[in-house]
Amino acid sequence: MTIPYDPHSIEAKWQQYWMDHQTFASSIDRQKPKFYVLDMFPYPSGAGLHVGHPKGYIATDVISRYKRMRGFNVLHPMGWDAFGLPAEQYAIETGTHPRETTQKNIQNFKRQFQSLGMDYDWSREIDTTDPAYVRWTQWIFRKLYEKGLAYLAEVPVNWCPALGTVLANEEVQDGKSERGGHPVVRVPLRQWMLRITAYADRLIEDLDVLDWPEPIKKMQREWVGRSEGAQIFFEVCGRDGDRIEVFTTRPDTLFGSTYLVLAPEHPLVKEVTTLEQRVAVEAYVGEVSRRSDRARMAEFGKKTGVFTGGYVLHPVLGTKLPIWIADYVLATYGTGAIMAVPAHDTRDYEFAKTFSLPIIEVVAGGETDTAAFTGEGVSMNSDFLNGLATPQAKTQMIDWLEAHNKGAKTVNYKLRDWLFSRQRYWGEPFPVIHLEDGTTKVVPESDLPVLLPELDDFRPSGEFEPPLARAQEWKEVIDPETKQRAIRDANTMPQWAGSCWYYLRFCDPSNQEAPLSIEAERYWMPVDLYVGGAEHAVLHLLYARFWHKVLFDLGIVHTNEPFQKLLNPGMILGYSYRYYDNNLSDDPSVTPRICPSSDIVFEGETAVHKESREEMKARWVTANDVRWNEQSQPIHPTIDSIVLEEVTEKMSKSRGNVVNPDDVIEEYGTDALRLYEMFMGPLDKGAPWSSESIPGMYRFLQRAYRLIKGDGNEEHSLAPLVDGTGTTEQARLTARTIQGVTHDIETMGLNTAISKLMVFARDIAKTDSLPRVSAESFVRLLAPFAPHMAEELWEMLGHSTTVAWQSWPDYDPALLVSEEMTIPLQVNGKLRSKIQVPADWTKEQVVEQAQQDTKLQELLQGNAPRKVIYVEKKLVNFVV
RNA sequence: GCGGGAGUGGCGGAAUCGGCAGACGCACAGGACUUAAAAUCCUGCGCCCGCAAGGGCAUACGGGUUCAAUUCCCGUCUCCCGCACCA
Repeated sequence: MTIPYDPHSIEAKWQQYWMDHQTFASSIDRQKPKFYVLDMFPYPSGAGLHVGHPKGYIATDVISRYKRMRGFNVLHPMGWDAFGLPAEQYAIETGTHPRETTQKNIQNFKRQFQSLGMDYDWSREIDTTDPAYVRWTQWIFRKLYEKGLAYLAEVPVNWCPALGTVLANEEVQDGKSERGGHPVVRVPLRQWMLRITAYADRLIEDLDVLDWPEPIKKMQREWVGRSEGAQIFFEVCGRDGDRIEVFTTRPDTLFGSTYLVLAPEHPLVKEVTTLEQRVAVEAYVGEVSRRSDRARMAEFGKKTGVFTGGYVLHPVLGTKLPIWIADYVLATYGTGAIMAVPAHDTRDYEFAKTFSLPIIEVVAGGETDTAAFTGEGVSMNSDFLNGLATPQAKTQMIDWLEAHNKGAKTVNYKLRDWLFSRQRYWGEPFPVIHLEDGTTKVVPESDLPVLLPELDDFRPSGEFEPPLARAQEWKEVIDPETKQRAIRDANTMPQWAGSCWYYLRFCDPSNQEAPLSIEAERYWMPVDLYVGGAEHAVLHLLYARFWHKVLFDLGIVHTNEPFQKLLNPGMILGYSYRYYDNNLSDDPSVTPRICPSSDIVFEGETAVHKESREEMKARWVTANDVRWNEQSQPIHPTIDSIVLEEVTEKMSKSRGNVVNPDDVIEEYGTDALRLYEMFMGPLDKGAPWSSESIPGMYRFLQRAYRLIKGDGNEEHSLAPLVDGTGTTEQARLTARTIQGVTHDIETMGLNTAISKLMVFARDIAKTDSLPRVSAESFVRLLAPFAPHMAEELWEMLGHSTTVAWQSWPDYDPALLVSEEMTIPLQVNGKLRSKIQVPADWTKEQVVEQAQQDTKLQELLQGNAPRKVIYVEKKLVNFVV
């Protein structure tokens, strides 16, 4: 009997060792190449980590440990994006100060990270709510303000009356708040905006040099949405000097323009509306402003609008074109007005059909009787453009417009300026005061940070006023320069602010003089590998790039991009179990009628019973409560006849499909958990979690343990080792494993790297001895994946220093070349036999040998093959 | 609707400069050890026919190119993700 592998004592021992010896502390070392590997900044939520979260963190840990062993000076830090709404909501519900909740959650997260055996340099831990950090976030805001990139403007925001706060776009889903599902309305408020649009072109162009997943780059390009075209001016009939400017990407179709459309909010709507049309126009504008986004979405594609009674003059032809208003034209894009070319724009076409407006074909190539033709072609019915291909026609038209002062070439972006203020408590205050005379000033550098006032009540006041506005003493100040009375800006920054530059702070986390030193920045930046969820594709990653470029222009950073390589780990999914009932209002007093999913059909989004047509609501059964019948079908906890529907989806509390890593570690240890998460499949692909697979990882670890420890049961026993490399067979196996594992880590194939380690452990155990070189190579290869086990085995092998700083094993490439090769023999492409031949045989020798094969002779029956195909060292195929 | 990605055993997955499909792991079955169980170890394990030897069929579906296709081309279906009146 061997002493079984006990993960708990081993893991506790080495985690303690790493902490005591500060094994992973990093500092600038110019003798070594640096490698900065970073995980996306976690928000320390109250729920803690579930097994889905660590996937990316474990991957960076493997890479970080690997790179260290390859001689890199590794920076692998961790910190907390700790401002945010949940702590504030909790404060409102319970009165607990968000700082308290946040600290508690951070402690829990940190404990979980440590129990995962991460090699973070904890001396660099940062927390965005720490005044020492807030100070520099505000300092950067000052820079933005000084550069004219931060400004106040009145813009419509998402106001949630039930929560009493403004919400970010990403916190609103289908017109309801993400938290609680309360209605959200749009109201205009004076807000801080950041001029991200000034960087639009650079945000697109600089993507080219980044090693990021192509889909993410594409999403960013589309989000910025650059489009080139022209502005064209249309004189309004009967109103001297008034002109309507439209934006179009197809100036070549100007001759096909048959009417103009303004957004209902366009400033000239009132001016161009005639007396007769006023009632209709006002009714329409009113209706549109009341219509929620949700309602608009439901009616997608349906065109509504009203004629204003006004006309413009066609800039070339001088003919009269009617002006309409319609909500398919957006006030916030371009000029809020379009020239409609129904023959060549799908939306205009639908609108023209709905309101019987004329359609004139001006680009040949489509069937404009049945649909708009939006492709390129040759211009027709277009005066001086006739016969020109679309690109030439565009240039020609722009030249004409510019020459006649009726338009100009322009570029437009979908990207809007970034709404940067929130009416909340738990965020960075703006370092801004508003003076009595109406001017706005930033707080001088020497007075930073501006800290949050202490409040007892974190509730918003209800009427758009941020909670900070109630802190009288805090709010009222005297401007030291002018001695005027002033009030502090009561808004706070959104959560994104802290995560826009945290990766810089990690380079130099306790600097009191600057956000970070030039020296640290020049050494560590840029981030070499950045790992985090694709859900941040356009938000965090765009915001951080924007700030980084501003800091680049200020000379604070020396690269124009912060994150060189980006990787998105796929999501780990959970199984949830569903049935339906008719208790739509969740009334606890009624006894609902329940049914399995198989009785449900969908009418649009609504689930209804397939016979009674009654509307039903989905119910979820926690995985623990699910029972299994004899046919291995999941069934309802109390009702046998209800077979549950198994759904794989994102882990979440409400679905009852969350697996806590603490439980897995308790049962099998961290190394098994780490191995499983990496072994599940390719890093960037999602896969359902299956706890049943973890014992397999545990068994592998146990085999590895026994391999080194041998059969002795004393505490310090060691398998009998043979000095040196052992037999050729053993040396080959070892070399092949080193080569394979190294290659797989380099290409991020961590799942196949692990399988190669398993093959090694299996095959080396079949040989009758264990060479020291094989044992020590294996332990080092294992170290990035199962660091605790590797440390323990390394110690067993007689070493007194950590394996984390050992060099990565090497091998002799000559060992990879074998003396023999197996050649499959095919007849008509089908595998029929195999032969074993010396590796250096020529085609003739191999084919000759192949024809001697009895199996093959049987099949060929003496007939000469029509053709013989030999693939160098791969196979022989006889075509008959 | 548009754009992107993906469909391989009971399950997670491996193999793509076209060249032995199913590495590795889970589950399952049989065996060894044990008084017994657990643990551990060994063996088997795509489907169909066959006692076996062997053969046939198989990488979502239907075609095509090729000596050879999971891999390349055309079409269809399904799932996931992103965008959604951006002129």
